[in-house]
Amino acid sequence: MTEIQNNWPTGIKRTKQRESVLSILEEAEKPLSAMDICSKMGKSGDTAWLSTVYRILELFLKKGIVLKTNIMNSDMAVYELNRFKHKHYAVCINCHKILTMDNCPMEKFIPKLEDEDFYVMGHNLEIFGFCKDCKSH
Amino acid sequence: MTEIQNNWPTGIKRTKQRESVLSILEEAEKPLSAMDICSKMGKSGDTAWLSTVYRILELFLKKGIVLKTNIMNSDMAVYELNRFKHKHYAVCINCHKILTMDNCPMEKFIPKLEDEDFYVMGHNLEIFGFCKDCKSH
DNA sequence: ATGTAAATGCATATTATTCGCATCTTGTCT
DNA sequence: AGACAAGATGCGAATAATATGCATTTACAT
Repeated sequence: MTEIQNNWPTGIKRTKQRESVLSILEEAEKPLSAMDICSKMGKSGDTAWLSTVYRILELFLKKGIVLKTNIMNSDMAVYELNRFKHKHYAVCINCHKILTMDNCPMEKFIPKLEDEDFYVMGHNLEIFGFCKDCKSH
Repeated sequence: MTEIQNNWPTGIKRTKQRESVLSILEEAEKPLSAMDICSKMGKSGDTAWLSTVYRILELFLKKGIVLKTNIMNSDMAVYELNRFKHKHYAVCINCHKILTMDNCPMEKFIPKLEDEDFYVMGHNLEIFGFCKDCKSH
């Protein structure tokens, strides 16, 4: 029995599919697309229709449980658990490898914005370029 | 005769449609979607098929003339002229108003990343929250 | 245990974006 | 200037991600 199953978010009906999506996101080390999640579910025995996964992700998004991003403006959104700590990614233009950045350059910047008539709820930052392996073309 | 028409980018065949897309982007104060551009073309007399606009934007993107972004993970990409100076946006969650940020918090941060086996080509930063008018719900 | 509101399975719709191909333009070479 | 080749556009149709509708099933409060 995982921690998730003990701390089920309040106000959300508990179903096999939702538990499964949540634990897949828990274990993921990088953001996953709806289809990624769907196929991972297939492997672990539980299955869910793709549209159901979308509906679950939409719910989780509204509840603030997951974050949705469009990495490198690809045509597919990816989702990750909202761990309530900053995490940003550096994406390699060539091999699409995703590196995680540990510190956030925004921390000192955001408060300044607050003075300027904008109440900041969050931000996305994406760095793109070439990773170590792809540096030399 | 506008400045654009005098400084046409090299290596790109000059057509009515391309000139039109470029001057619409020149005059735009915020990023535009392909459809936005298409309808603006209709108004100014020139017209172009939507697929043509997409093809033009794709070309401009490859040539580094425009930047493509997905604001607030909407399902529609928006394009803006690459003015070769940093510009980031703060997007209001409620009314989707877009505020332009003049300074970039990344400037001091990026060189640090360079040391860490990643060659940075560029970045996207998006701040979301509530603007002045929407602050009080 | 039962009833009800809500979730899922499944198929089908929607929407942004891309592709194919015939026709038309642009820029080049003479 | 005229003609040609490379490439651009018009237009329609294809693709792919995501959303929706509805009948059936499930979770949970009573």
